[in-house]
Amino acid sequence: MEKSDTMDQISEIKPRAAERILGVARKLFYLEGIRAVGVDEIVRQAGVTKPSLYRSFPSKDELAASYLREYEAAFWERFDAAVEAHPGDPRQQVIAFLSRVGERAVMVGYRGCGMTNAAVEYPEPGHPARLVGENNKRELRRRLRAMAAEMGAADPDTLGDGLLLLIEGAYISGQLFGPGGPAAAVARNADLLIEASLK
Amino acid sequence: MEKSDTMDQISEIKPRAAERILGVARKLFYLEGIRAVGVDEIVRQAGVTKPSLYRSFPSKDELAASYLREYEAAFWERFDAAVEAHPGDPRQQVIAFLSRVGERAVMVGYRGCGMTNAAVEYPEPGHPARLVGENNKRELRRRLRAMAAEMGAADPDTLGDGLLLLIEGAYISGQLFGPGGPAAAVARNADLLIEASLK
DNA sequence: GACAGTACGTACCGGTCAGTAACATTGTCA
DNA sequence: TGACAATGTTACTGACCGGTACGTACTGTC
Repeated sequence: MEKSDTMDQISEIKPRAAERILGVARKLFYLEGIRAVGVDEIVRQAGVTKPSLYRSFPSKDELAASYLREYEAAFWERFDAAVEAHPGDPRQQVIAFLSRVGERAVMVGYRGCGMTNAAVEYPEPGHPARLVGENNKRELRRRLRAMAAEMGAADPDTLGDGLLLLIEGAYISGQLFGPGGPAAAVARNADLLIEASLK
Repeated sequence: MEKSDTMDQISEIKPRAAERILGVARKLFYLEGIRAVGVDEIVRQAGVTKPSLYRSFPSKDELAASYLREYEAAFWERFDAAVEAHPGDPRQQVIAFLSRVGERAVMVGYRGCGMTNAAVEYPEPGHPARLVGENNKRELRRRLRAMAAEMGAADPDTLGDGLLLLIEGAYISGQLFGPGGPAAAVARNADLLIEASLK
């Protein structure tokens, strides 16, 4: 990622400082919460200074939004991996995805979905951090409903929404209960729900 | 609630200031989040002064915990009302409770479960605000599993946990999507899940 | 070697955070 | 009237908040 020789790549010429800042922000924002972490702590751990942060990010809120956009990209990678593992079989796609969610959600130190958490922290409509989560959840809902229809559910919208509720419940329960929590049962319950929802 | 004549009631001699403070704290903490609200704003809206707050509550964290204990009491009132409305019929008890959750969760300005939100805001183990939520969820899980067993579920623990996931999902989705969100389908999905889980 | 542009640091801003000390005032009951 | 508890008033602390004006060191180009 050196500063390319012929300047042929338009964007993504992130200087080192910005990358370090975003890396530290990702870790701290996810683990401790966005409001709980000050920019001073971020720049300290990143080994840079505050002006460096504000040269790359217009505000703390936008830094949080950047973190969440990265988070969302990683989310869709995991989701698509489950989809591609079971081509043409939406039921197995959903179960595969939820199995992994359930596994991760009962690991020690699990902190739920970064986007969900951010929306809880910032209820104010239009907040840049909140918007990332809202858009992600809306798209996820759309896809789950589509997959439910593909499965042949009697009421695809209801099933898709039910699956979304289970997923969000796993995110939250995972960080509330820790190991041994109800999130471990998310895939099993999703399977039961799907079974009961087919025509 | 006058200052009783013979001083026969030990506790609950809350002076007016503390009540007003707690009332404002409940509103602001729930709607905007605990970290987002400063003690100055609370005392301002309560029409009292900061020393009055700190005479009744040892810290902001403890004020938040007090708000959550009140919140939890109201929660169990709603839960028990659903239980008492359908004596001996745990399935209808659960559905009744979730129907009300689903209704509330799609109202404008809905902000989810105060205890869940607080746990998201304070991931640090042992935080007084977090403890209230953790205990509440643990007890709720216990009761849901017991009700699932009473229903005659093939795997009561799985069904109880599934119901808990749906509930938490409704809390979160309610504040993420607002009206028209997936939380409206929580009771329907719970009913399907129960149906699929009976022996 | 002069220059330009970039990447970064030093030092600081006003404001707000939770929390407190010291003292004055009010209301209530005996 | 006197005692006491509840509350208000004022002013303050030190730490931290997000954010910025300004100076400097490095790098490549001609």
